[in-house]
Amino acid sequence: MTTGSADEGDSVATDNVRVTRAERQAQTRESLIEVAREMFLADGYAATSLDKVAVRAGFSKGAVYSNFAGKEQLCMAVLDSIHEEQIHGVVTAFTQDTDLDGRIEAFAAWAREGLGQPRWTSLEVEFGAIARQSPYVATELVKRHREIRAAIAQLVRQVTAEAGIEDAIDPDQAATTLLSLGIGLGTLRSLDHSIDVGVFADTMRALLRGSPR
Amino acid sequence: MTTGSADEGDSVATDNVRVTRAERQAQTRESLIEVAREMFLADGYAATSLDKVAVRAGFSKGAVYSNFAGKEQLCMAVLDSIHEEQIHGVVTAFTQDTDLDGRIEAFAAWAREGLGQPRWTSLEVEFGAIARQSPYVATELVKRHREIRAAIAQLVRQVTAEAGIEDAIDPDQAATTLLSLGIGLGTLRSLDHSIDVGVFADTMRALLRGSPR
DNA sequence: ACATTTCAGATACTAACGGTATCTGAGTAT
DNA sequence: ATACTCAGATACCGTTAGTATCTGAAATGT
Repeated sequence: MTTGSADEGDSVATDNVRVTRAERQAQTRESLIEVAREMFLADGYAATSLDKVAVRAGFSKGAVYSNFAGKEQLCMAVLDSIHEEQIHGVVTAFTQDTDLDGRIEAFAAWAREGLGQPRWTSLEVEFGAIARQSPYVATELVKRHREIRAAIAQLVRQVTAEAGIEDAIDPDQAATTLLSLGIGLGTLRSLDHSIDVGVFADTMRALLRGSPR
Repeated sequence: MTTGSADEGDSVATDNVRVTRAERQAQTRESLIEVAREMFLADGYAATSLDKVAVRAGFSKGAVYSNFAGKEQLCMAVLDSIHEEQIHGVVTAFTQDTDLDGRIEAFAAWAREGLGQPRWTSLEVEFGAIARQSPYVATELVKRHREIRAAIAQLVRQVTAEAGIEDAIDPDQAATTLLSLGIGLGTLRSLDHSIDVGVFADTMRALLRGSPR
């Protein structure tokens, strides 16, 4: 705004300790996301207040509203940061080994870890319930879920192709099944620690190879 | 109700408009559950205020707290009323027909209906997120989930036995898989109506018979 | 160099919520 | 008839997300 005259010049070459305003704000934003992530995962969405997040990050609530449109947008940023790690985990699990069994085993190990402490699923799903009230959450969440499903389907396609089992199952259906199963297992597991997560890898095996067990 | 002395006698035979206090309260309680059920399903747990529930049922908030210990207990009563119908639906789906394929088809139809408008799953799962903060919700929900899993496992056992496929799969694992899949599919479906619910019945078929499709 | 503008973050406030304390009056028992 | 009980109403409290306003240091113009 107000870019009236030719001021682009230079004059900004001082890259010492004095960080620019944008950099400071980016730092603040990251701090807030980091703290919010911890608190959302620990206590859930509803039970985490913006005020406490801000104070624990060393700011006031004003900082939150100056960096995010509201609680929903903050949580969406948190979920994005989580998804990034999650996707990285799955991809490395499936690229570490070239053998199908090895890949499934690596995936099973990842699932055991990811679903074993499933605060993440719980948050994801509690937040998802807000979509009924918030068009923003609805559209953004749908967008992300479709991306994730597409990624899983692609992974299934690739794995089955490399393993030579072309006609195993429709990759899109497999993706829906796996994602649903992951969400459901994580949800159950967050309530009842005695739930057996092994069925996840078993189902994946069944889908990829044709027969459960 | 304070059955201290020998009043059982008769004296209460006037079954006219004059209802006892306990009956009126029971009516109030049912009204509240009914209205709360509609509103919880329509808007979700967090977005439904006790005040609005009470007013829409023709009472004030005091009526709620005089019939339930709090919002959590009201929602638990709502969930129980939903579970009752849900279980009835599954059982009839599986007892209507004696043929395995017919049973699975009936179940698939039920699932299509139940998960097609999955506000229920969404509520279930949003409410489940509260368990982290509330020991009451945690224990009560775990209790119910275990009952449901046991019922599903029993159903699987029965169906596989009658169909003569004894060694298909561990019924308990199948129950966990099916319940998880149902929860996950319902959750996804509540956000994204384009999700294909058919994979639910497909997976059930696969689990019961051994091969997906 | 100094004056002016900008805006990240702090502060002060509001409305709505779940929950508690208290009150009231019709129903019950004596 | 009188006293008691208790389902439900009313009034209140603490906390929350969100809004409006303010402030002071960084950015900019001359």
